[in-house]
Order: sequence, then C-alpha cells, then structure tokens
Amino acid sequence: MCTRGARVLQEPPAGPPRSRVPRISAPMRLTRLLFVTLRDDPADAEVRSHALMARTGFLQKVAAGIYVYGPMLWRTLRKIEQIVREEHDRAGCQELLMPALQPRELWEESGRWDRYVNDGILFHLQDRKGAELCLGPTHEEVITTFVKRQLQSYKQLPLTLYQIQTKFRDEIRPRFGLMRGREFIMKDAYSFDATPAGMKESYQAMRAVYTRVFTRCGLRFTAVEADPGAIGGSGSEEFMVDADTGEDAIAVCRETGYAANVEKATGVIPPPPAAPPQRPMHKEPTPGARSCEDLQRMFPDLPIARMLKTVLYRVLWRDREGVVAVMCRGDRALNEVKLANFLDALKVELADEKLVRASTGAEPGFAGPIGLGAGVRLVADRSVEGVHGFLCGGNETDTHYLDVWFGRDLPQPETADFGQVQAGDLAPGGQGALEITRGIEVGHIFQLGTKYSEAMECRFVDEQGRTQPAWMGCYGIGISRVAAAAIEQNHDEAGMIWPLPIAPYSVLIVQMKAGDAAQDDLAAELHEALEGEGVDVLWDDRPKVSPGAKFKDADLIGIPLRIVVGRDASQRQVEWKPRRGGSTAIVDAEEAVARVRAALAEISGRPLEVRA
RNA sequence: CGGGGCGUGGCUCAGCUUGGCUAGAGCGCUGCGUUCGGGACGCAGAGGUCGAAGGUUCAAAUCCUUUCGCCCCGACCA
Repeated sequence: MCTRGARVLQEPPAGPPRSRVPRISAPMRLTRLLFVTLRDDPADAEVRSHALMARTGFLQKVAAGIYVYGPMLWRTLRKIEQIVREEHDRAGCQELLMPALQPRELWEESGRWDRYVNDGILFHLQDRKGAELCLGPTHEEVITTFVKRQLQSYKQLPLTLYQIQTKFRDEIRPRFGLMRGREFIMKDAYSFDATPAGMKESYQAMRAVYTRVFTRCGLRFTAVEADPGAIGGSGSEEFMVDADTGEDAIAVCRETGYAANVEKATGVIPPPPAAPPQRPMHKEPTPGARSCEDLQRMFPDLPIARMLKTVLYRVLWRDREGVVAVMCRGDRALNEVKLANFLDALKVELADEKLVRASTGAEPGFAGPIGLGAGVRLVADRSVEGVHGFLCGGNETDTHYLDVWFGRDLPQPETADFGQVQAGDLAPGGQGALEITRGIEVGHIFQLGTKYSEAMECRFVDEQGRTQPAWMGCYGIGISRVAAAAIEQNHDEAGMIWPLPIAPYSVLIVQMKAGDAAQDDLAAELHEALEGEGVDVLWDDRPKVSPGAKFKDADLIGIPLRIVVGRDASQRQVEWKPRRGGSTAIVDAEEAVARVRAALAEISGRPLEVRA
C-alpha cells in the first residue's frame, strides 16, 4: 500500500504527560499536516465563514449540505464540545448517546412521522425487511422511551440527559456551509421533572448553562424570547450570536433589556393620527392603485396610517383549509408566525391571485373588509385600533372606500397582535425604543410540558401515589453552527480570527526561514516550551515558503496568538503579534512564552459575567 | 416545489451565440537555479472521459433530447 514509504509520525514528547488539562494533541508542525490554502474563494460559498473555511481545508463539501470537517475544524469542534460537556456536567446533567437510526413506530407514537415526512425534512429509508427507519433530526421520541422504561417514582426526578451527536435534516434548502447543513453536529438535552415548577427550574438551570457555554466560547451573544414553533410548549428562548449576516432578525431594547426574535417580538407602536371630521363613507375610483404607495400618490393628504390594508391568506389546519383576511395599518407589516399561532394553523401562506379573485371578486390589490366572499374569515391586527375615517379596499377592481369608520360602517373585526415590530417601536411597557439587529441561532431552549410524555406515556408515581406524566424540557446547541457563527462574528479582510477558547491552536509560531540554524533552534525551543506547558501550539516550519505567503496563511487560519521567529532569532528576539488588533512587539523568547501564559490564564480565570 | 443560473486540469475562470487546427489562461503542483519580513522570479514539466447518456453531422466543449449534480431567490425550517 505504501508506495511512498511509511511516514513516521511525529514522535510523542518524552516523559510523563505534562498537563492535566485536557488538550487536543496531534502533530503540530505544519510540515506534518495536510495543509493547503486556496487563493480564491470557492464559487459556491456565499458567506465569509463558508468561503474562509473552504479555502483553508477546514471544510470540504461532499454533497449539498454535507461536509468533511477537516482536522483544523475538528479541533475547534472538539473544543466547543469540551466546553459544552464541562458546563453540562457541572450542572449535573448526564451524557449518553442515542442512535442516529430510529424506527418509524416511535415517531408514530408521538404523531410526528407524517408531519416530518410531509414537510420533507426527514431522511427516511427501509431496511431489508421493509421496516421503515429515519435518520434522527432530533431525539424526543428516543429519550422519552429510554426514560419511561426506567422511570417509576418522583424520587428519580429531576433528571437531565444530553448527548452530542450528528443530526440529519433534509433541509429544503441547505446553505451557507456549516450554518445550515443537512448533516450537522448538535448537543441536545432533555429534562424530566415531577411538576411544572420543577420544569421551570430545570429550564432556568439550563439557561444558565447556555450563558456560561457561549460566554466561555468567547462569543458575543443575545438571549431572546422565541416562538416555540412546531415542537410546542409554553416558553422558549433562543441564543443568538450577534452577527450582521445572521438569518434571524431580533428586536432588542438597550434601555429595558427586552430582546425577542421578531417572529415573537411585540411592542408599543406609534399611535394613529387623530380622527378627521366625520364624513359619510363613499366609494372612490382608484385605477391601478394596488399598493399603499400608489394610493399615497393618489391621495397625498391622507396619512398612510389612515389606510388599512387587507391581506388574504390561505390557511392550512390539520384537517381543513380556509381563507382568512387580515387588516393592518398601512405603515405596518404583518407577522405570519403570530397569525398562524392565533389561528392555531399548521401554516399560513399569502393567497395567490386566483384565490384573491375568488375571495374578493376583484383583482389583487383591492381587497377590503366590506363585501368579502362568504367563508372568508376577517380579523384585524391591533394596529387598526383607534384608526378612524380610513381608506380600505373596495373588493371591486380599481375601487377603494374612503372615510370608513369601524362601528359606523362596519363592526371592528376580531382584533389581536399580528404585527411585525419595527425599529423605533417602544419595548413592551412603553419605555425604550426597539432596535432590529441580526443574529445566528446557536442555541434554543424549550419548556415542552407533557406533550411527549403524555403521547408516549412517560409517567411516574408522585408523592400522593398518583400516576403523572413527566414535565419535560428540551435544549439544543448547534455545535457545528457555533464554529461557523464564531467566524461570521470574528473575521476581517485577511481571514478568520478565532476566539482563543475555541481556536484550533492557541499559538502559531511562524518561522521565517526554515534551515537557518538560529531560527531552527529558537523555534524548536519555543515549540517545546509551549508544548510542555500544555499549550496547543502550531509551528509553521515549512521550508521554501516565502514570508509573505506564511503571513497570508497565518492571517487566513486566524490562530489568535502569533510568535514570529525571524532575523533576530540569534538574539533570542521574536515578534509578538496577536491576530486581532495588529499591535506588534519585539520581545525576547521568554517574554513571548509569558505572554501566551497570561493570555490563556485570562480566559480560564476570567469570572463569567452572567448576562440576563 | 416555483423562478433563475452554472457544470471545461486541484482552485478561479475563458472558449459555446456563429460546430472545424493539438482545448486555453491565471493560481496551485513537480524539478533545477536565483530569491527570502506581507501570497518572489527564471527555465523545464506533470495534470483535462469539457458532469453523464443518447441524437444530429464528414466533424460536437459548442447544436438537439434526456438525465444527474451544484448555486442563487422564494416557499420551508426543534
């Protein structure tokens, strides 16, 4: 097999293990690693984290949304996992490992098989007997089964179990490299309690774990209120890594500390303009005016907040579908997640033109509350409250009504909050303005309640001798997504900038000229010294690579601490250059080692600020 | 699933509209030499079923059909 002769692995350092701190050891000379960098971004990389990882061999695509995690990335992923493990174990959680393959029967029990298959996100297959299996996208069914076969008494509760495992979801559109893959690494945890109050306590404990985990990873993040979505349950929060390229928009208020995913966010919206003098409702021809912008041109004196739009939705429930018309102030936008929740629907989607014509008798753009087709349910966003003498669609092509009053011309429809918050709205309570920022969801925690424990009969006997379903919570961290988010948040023109706690290596020794005796000796000495202290150190010992290329590569892979061994090596002088910040200093070799020690001591000794 | 785009050495791409020399460039890679603190230079090389199948033609990377894969927008998304 070995046509090129066996390569001897780098011999392990002599003597006993030098550190009790768990550390990821591997060959640390660049000449011993498979290390290739590309000058150009790959054509299919859309975001920086993906492009940079693909250019450096961190990540290689095998199929859409399916990747090889290269050795460098794997080191980072293991460090993230390590932090996750330590914080979960410290909080009293137990690690286990569940199967990736799961039988259909379990998913029938919870009632999720059809839904997940119809949504198309479940990878499923048949074994040779024809039995159906899926590759687990999540593990509520398995964990609930695992626990129920052992759970008998309240004395066994509370209990939190977790695993770190590859998850499979046939995402309709995988994208952005590690950010949204079809196969990805996730930590999922599940708590079991005897009471709702216990569930909330477990949830709060896990919230603290998450805060510690992301803080220790060196990330800037925000915990936000979230919509629990299809998984169900009463309360949930997402942990968002702050990044402009994030897929999620979040509403935050610096003053009050309020933070919520815009899917869920609510606030106090600017009041509508004062009521105009009463005039009778009348029809007005509005040829071609399909949008509020068109109408503003036609009626320049009418404030947009006195135009009420009526938006038609096709709504799907489990057993039926229907059409719902939703009214909303002209200067506001609707929030389909809130709407679906209010209607208890599986899904809402904008009605197509055909459905609009059938429901209103008019071309799209002229829908209104008066004279809607039979069977169309009418509701209104709370932004319509207090709007008087408004304009609305006439349900007749090229026609709108003007000077319409709720109560006089038609009853005000059932009104609730279906609105999307906007920058400048006040936080709930009316203090402090909301800003809209973006984030990458790296963690999500849920209070599940008894949804799965009831469906799957995960019960125990309480103190009074009664049989009760367990109160559950579930908690996820996208391990591989954390790595991508770290780079989305921390990079510059030249490349990645890893936060020290999760960097593949903590220190990079860049040797300018391999073969120069003084440099060879000093670089080796530094490498030995750092290695001996248990520091993850990488040594760029490549010969025949120009200094420029070495610096470019160093910037690209973003090892946070850098020591350059160059022309002053014979004087034991090296250049100290952190990846971020750019300030460099000429120091002697001992000082460089001391600075590494200090930087590492700072992250391990830094008190964890707990952000609410 | 709807709309759009792309598949040509390891990477980024040209060539295709209007079929025709031996299929090109830059980067990367190998060897030799000169360089050596921000992707150096010279010389000599290696490396390609032009995504796949079928068809049209004297002749197909190029035209036609089918198919597979990938990317973007949307819908979707514990």
